[in-house]
Amino acid sequence: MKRVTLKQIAEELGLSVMTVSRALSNHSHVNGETRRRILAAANRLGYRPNYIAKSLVLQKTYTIGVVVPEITHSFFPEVIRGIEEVTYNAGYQLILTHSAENAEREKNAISTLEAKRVDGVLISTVQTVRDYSVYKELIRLKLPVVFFDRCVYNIGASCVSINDRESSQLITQHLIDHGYKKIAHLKGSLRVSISRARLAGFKSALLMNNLEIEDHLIVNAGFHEKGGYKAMKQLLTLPSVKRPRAVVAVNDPAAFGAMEAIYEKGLKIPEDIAIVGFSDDIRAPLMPTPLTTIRQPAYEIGKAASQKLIDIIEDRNIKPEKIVIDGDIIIRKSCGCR
Amino acid sequence: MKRVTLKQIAEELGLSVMTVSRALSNHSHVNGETRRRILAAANRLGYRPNYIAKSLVLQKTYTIGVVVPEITHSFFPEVIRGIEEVTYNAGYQLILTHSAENAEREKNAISTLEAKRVDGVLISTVQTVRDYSVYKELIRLKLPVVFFDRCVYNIGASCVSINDRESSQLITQHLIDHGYKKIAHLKGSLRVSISRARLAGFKSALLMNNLEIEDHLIVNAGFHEKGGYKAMKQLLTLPSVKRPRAVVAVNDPAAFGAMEAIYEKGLKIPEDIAIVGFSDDIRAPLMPTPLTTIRQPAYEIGKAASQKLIDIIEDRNIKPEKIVIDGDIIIRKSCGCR
DNA sequence: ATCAGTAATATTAACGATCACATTATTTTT
DNA sequence: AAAAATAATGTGATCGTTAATATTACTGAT
Repeated sequence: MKRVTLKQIAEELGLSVMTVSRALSNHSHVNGETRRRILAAANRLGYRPNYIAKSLVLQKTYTIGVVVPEITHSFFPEVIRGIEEVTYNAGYQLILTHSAENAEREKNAISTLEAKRVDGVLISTVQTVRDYSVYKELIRLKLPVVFFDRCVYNIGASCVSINDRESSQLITQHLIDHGYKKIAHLKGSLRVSISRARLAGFKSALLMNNLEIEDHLIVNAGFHEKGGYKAMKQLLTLPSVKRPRAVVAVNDPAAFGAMEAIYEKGLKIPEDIAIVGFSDDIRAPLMPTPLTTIRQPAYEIGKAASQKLIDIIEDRNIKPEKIVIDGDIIIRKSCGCR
Repeated sequence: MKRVTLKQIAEELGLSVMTVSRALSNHSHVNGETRRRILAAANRLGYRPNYIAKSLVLQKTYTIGVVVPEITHSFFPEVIRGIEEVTYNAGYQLILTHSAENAEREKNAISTLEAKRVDGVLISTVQTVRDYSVYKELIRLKLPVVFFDRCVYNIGASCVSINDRESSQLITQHLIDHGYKKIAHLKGSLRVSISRARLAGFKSALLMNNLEIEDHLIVNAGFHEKGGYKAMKQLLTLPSVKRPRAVVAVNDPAAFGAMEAIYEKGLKIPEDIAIVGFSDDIRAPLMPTPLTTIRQPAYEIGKAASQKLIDIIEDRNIKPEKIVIDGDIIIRKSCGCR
């Protein structure tokens, strides 16, 4: 039960604690023979270093806190894998916390991470953030912070996200290239930056092509199938001349919901209505009409965010920057291709 | 940068460190007015407790180590969500490590967790474990350990897994009830306990129904689509009288691969060959013929494992036990059901 | 033989908190 | 009024490690 300490090894060998410490952490100024004896004793007694004590004196934990709003959705696990890959190689551990999209819980998580004296924090915020004081406090304490995917700008932290605006513009342009003129957008909550960016990209694609932006074709869907279904249902109540011929959904689940509404109405995809999503959900290629979408390179986001964080922690590249990862357009059939 | 400590608050107010400590951790024997002053000062100075120091003196970190072989696959994220739910409510944090199915990396992860003095460890082992000494060492140190999904038995640790044998028997029985007599099994690596259990369940269902176990109908597929595809291809080279009329795959990906091989041969599912999987992959309901499978209640596994671990840590229910969670059979069409 | 220089090891303090016990002040009991 | 109990606060040691500095022992140069 009681763990072996340096002190015990020292007493066993009639040495001082310091010599044992030096020997085990490979410092110089230790006699070769003494070092051998110490290593042997450490091994024999089953010594395990105590990083808690080490952290206390060195003021460094080699631990990074991660705050995600969701774990189940396939995007975040993939990001975490990217984070893990980089941090593992740099010798850091991960404390994973899950806010469950709950601001209160996120706040708790962050203050626990602070109390555990993590060397840095990676955050993807909850959807309903209103109060930035928690994040600002971290910055004030000079605790390195990097946001990913769901960012908070202009508070002095770095942020890694995908190029939502450009990607959204790109995929909308793709529909326009197919000749569609009446295009609807199923938007997410505008409290979340990605929703705003995707909406902006959608609008700018229309503008660039001198197409009219019709407000009644921009409807709220949220991020889930149910919302997409409802939003599409609403669009389908329009008289058929006013109805959109193509739809840009804020993400794939919303698109799936919309597709269901379209089928229910007895319409065909893409013949009657074309649709594109965003996120390349694992189900996207398996839909009756496979969904054209934007793949978010989650693994790369995780890698970039954790790399930036470690750079800050190790004092290499401390100035806040906005890192943008390009999304890939994945062409399938729902847009009208092939 | 320099964080505020109890000592600073104490000096500020002309009190001793101990009084401040007591006031902030809600102990008795502190004057109401004094407590108020201390709280105010702590707040004003931006005091954040240092759990590292606390952990050192209390010999307790309120941290649990989790070792998973994979993060991307939807099963583990779901388990982690279950773990997180329980540990969050019990006031513990999670250090997540990822072995990437690599025994060396798993070993490193475990010894780092040990060094960080986690209060307990949850492990799902790598596929190729040969050396149990790492786990045995944990037990010897009396560090609470609970295995989940991929277990190591008979070394004195608890284990939470799904009832693989019974579930496999159940789903095989389901095929037998459809009247199939020639049933094949695509098995996984027998080094992994779940493969052995599923094979055993398959065999015992046949035995219970006096059906012959034909060795050439039990083929190696591994856990991925490619292996399933190859294995099925091999079965399909049999002359059609010797060919199986139904297939029990070790998991869903293997079943997907097999389904592809069946379609390629121009055969129909379930009319020509029925097939069932195991794991209820997110893609299972979306296949051209939706796949009948066993749902593994990942969230429940996570909850049960972490609950057991916390019980051990808090000395409530320390004796090792084998906890079995029932899998649910999810009936779709690939088995021949309507 | 003396001095400087280096190698090997020891000592002390510190990291930030808590525990057990000691002290002082205040209230209650008899 | 003295003794006992209780409340409020303080002291010193401790958790396991490392940094900085001190001591001791040995080597080689003059």
